[in-house]
Formats: sequence, structure tokens, C-alpha cells
Amino acid sequence: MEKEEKKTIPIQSLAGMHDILPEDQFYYRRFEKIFEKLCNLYNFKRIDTPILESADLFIKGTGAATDIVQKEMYSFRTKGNDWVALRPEGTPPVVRAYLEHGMVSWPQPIKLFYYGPFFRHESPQAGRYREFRQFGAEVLGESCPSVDSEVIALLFNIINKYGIKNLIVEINSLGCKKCNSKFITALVKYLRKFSNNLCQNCKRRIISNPFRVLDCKETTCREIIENAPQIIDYLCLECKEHFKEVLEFLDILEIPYTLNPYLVRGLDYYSKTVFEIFSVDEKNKEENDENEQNKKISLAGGGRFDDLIRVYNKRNLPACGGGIGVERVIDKLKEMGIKPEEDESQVFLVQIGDSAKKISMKILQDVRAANIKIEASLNKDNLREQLGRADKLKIPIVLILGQKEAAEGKILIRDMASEQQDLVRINDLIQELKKIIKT
RNA sequence: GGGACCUUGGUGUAAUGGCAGCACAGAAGCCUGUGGAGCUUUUAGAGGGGGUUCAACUCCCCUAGGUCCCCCCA
Repeated sequence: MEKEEKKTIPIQSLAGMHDILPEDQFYYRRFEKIFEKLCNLYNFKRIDTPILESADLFIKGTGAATDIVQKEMYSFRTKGNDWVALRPEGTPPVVRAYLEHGMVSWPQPIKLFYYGPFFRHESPQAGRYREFRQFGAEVLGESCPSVDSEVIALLFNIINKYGIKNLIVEINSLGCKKCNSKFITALVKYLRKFSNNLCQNCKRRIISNPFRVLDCKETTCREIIENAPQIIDYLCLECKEHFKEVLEFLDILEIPYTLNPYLVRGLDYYSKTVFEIFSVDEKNKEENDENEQNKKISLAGGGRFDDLIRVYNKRNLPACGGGIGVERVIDKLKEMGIKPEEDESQVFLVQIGDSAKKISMKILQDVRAANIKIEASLNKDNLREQLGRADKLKIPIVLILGQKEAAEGKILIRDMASEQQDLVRINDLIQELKKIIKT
């Protein structure tokens, strides 16, 4: 054998991708428990769609001109020469599944939720990762404005229940095709007058996606936008009515919201209602609004997408949905200093001697079968060490099985805090444990 | 796509162009029948590559990550 050169190749996780270590799992579990419970109450059914989809699904659905598709999509050719993509968002796959499985013929509306990883290739920063988890809820096949409010309420309540208060919904209406084409004409006409003063991006956007100019953060652009026509004034009767009702429902549900006429969102398929949910920090609420505006990160967002289905199918299908950025919500909770409780072992088994060790294996199995979380270190033999371990793991109850006890078919139950010990028959152990753990 | 700062054992950190030190955690022991303490011993480190230099953890360049900002979004 040659002498091995110790050249270590650094193995790191990819940029923007993170391991979720045991200590962080509880943040996720807590979130999962909450959305599962609330979805059940709202009667949303879970759907899981593949992480890998045809790239076309997003190019057509999310929109070829959007940043998500243009710059951020993980897409590649497979060996079979298919053009595929890691899903950057959840709505197109759900719509695809809806059509593929004939959910049109199920009783409408179809209320679905999903949870899982999504991928976008952009520079990582606060609340922004290349792999992130999203919870989303979609209602398909229903045009009633109550649906918009219900989706907002569901997302709002999940985040709220997770422990993040001071939530506020920003909401706007983009209108339908008819009214927003009128608006776009007016907007473009207005913007052209100032096009020399707009930033480079916005000059391009006048042609490619004039809506997005409203969203620009450049101060010069913002000044121009201040006096720009507002979509609200161009809504057709139906859209105006729809929006009004959504807001009324939000009032009834006591969900705090503010109208944001500049909220447009970067996905192509939205129509009528669009919204994002933010957490407002008490402390800098009053301070310089400018900085505040730029710094806030939305925890959730969504809207109505009555026209998305037509992209894939001739069918006409109203729908509305939204998603929560799970990492963003977790980061917020951490920022607030809240830690979900870890579910520690309740019992630790200490054994001394060979015969005891063998009986221990059986006891561990039986105790676990009785749904009691028990830990042991069978690799160690002395009592002191094993007790030390139980102590380090902060396990409140220790079972001690020595040679003496094993021979008599008995076992000691020790309460670590009070240092009280009871000798019980091994046959009665589970009963005794249940008594102790209940109280 | 553009920019700022950062990277020292598992973790948190210190100092220095000249032996990389400390704390915690880990392992072994004092001590195979009762834990939390103490003591002893011990494992383990400069993200990777290149350059300047007698000498680089330190200075320079590249690269990979991290954090953050612009852009955009969850």
C-alpha cells in the first residue's frame, strides 16, 4: 500500500441548503402539528406531489417572464432528455394533479393542502434559502369571495397559533383580465411620460410586466408610482364587488389587514385578490417607515388564480390559494426566543450484571410496547456511570435492575428528584410506571 | 446578476508574521450497588487551493461556504 496522502476534500452542504438537526426538529414538528390540526378543522385534505416536475409546468403556469422561472429554477435535462425542474412553488403541481386525476368530477370545491421542500436558485440571505419548506393551501373550483377570506384566515391562524402575533395581512386586487387590461393601458400611458426617470429595470418592465413597476423599491420610481393610476379605480363591477366582499369577510373574521395598492406579486397567474402576511415588530413600528418597508419579510402570500387552469386546459376553473414560508416562520419564532419543548425520555434503565442485562433487553421492549419512552446504556456496567448518564439526559425516573433484583424477579424504581426508591415485581413494572407517569 | 462582512478542535472563543491557548462538550480513570461535585489523564483544530516570506492561522489572490444588502420572493 502506498502511503495515503491526507488530502481532505471539503464536503459541505450546497449553498442555501441546510441540515435540520435534532434540536431544530421540534420547530418543524410543532408547525406540522398545527397545520394538520387546522387543516382538518377547515376540511382541507393533504396532497403530496412530486418534487421533480416537467419544467414546462412552471414555465407555462408560473410564467416564463417571472424571476422564479427565468432566474431561480433548478432545471435540467434527464438522461431520457426530458426537461425537468425541482419545483419552485406549489400551485402548478396541485393544479396539474387536479386535472390529471379528474378532480373536476369530484364535489366542488376541492380543498387541498401540501407541505414539503421547494427549491429556488438565488442568493441565500435572511429568510431565504435555496431549499425551503412551504405549507400551502388551495381551494379549486369555487369563485365565491368567501374562499379568498377562508384561505387567508387559515394561513393567518396557523401562523398565529404557532406563536407569532402582530400579524397583518396586506391585500390588493389585480382585477380580472378585462379590467386589468384597461388598467395596464392607463398605467403604461402614465409611465411612458416618466420613462426617462425610471430605473433600468422598470423601463424594461413597462413592456414586459408593467404591474411590477408598482412594486419597485427605487426612490425615484416610487415617487412616480405615488401618482400613478391605481388598479382599484379600474376594477370592473364584478371585481370590485368581489374585493369588497373579501374585505367584509375579513372584517367579520377580525383579521387585521391593510390595503396595499402596490402589492402585485411576481407570479403570472394571479387575478383579483392577492395578499401577503407580515409580522409587525412593535419596536420599530413608528421608526423610519422607509427602512421598515424594505426590511420586512413576508411570512406567507397568495391569491386568486382563476386563469391558471386555462393555461393547461380549456376548462374554466376559479381557484384561490396561498403558502407559508416555514423557515421564515420558524426564524421569526426563534427571533422571539420561543423554543418548542423537547419530548425527552421519561425512564432510564440501569442494569448490573449479565443476567440483569439479558432481562433488561426484554424489559426495554415491553416498556416501549406500553408506549413509555425508555432509554438505557447497556454498554456500561457500573451503576454510578449509568446513573450519571440518566442524570445528564435529565430523565426523571430510573429503573435499577441488579443481580439481587434480577434473582428475585424484582426491580427498583427510583425517582431522581426525591431519591425515593420502590422495589416492585418486574411483572408489575408497567402498571407502576403508568401510575407514576400519569401524575 | 451586483455588493459588504465573515470562516481557528464537536461547540464557543483567545493571541501572534516565529511552539495555536482557554472553556464547555466527548472518552478513560480515581469509583462494577446509587447521579448531579471534584481531581487526574486523554481525544480533537486554522474550509480548500495557490502566492509573498527564512518563516503564514496571521499578508495577497482564487475558490467553497456562512451572514447580510440590492434584485426578487415564502
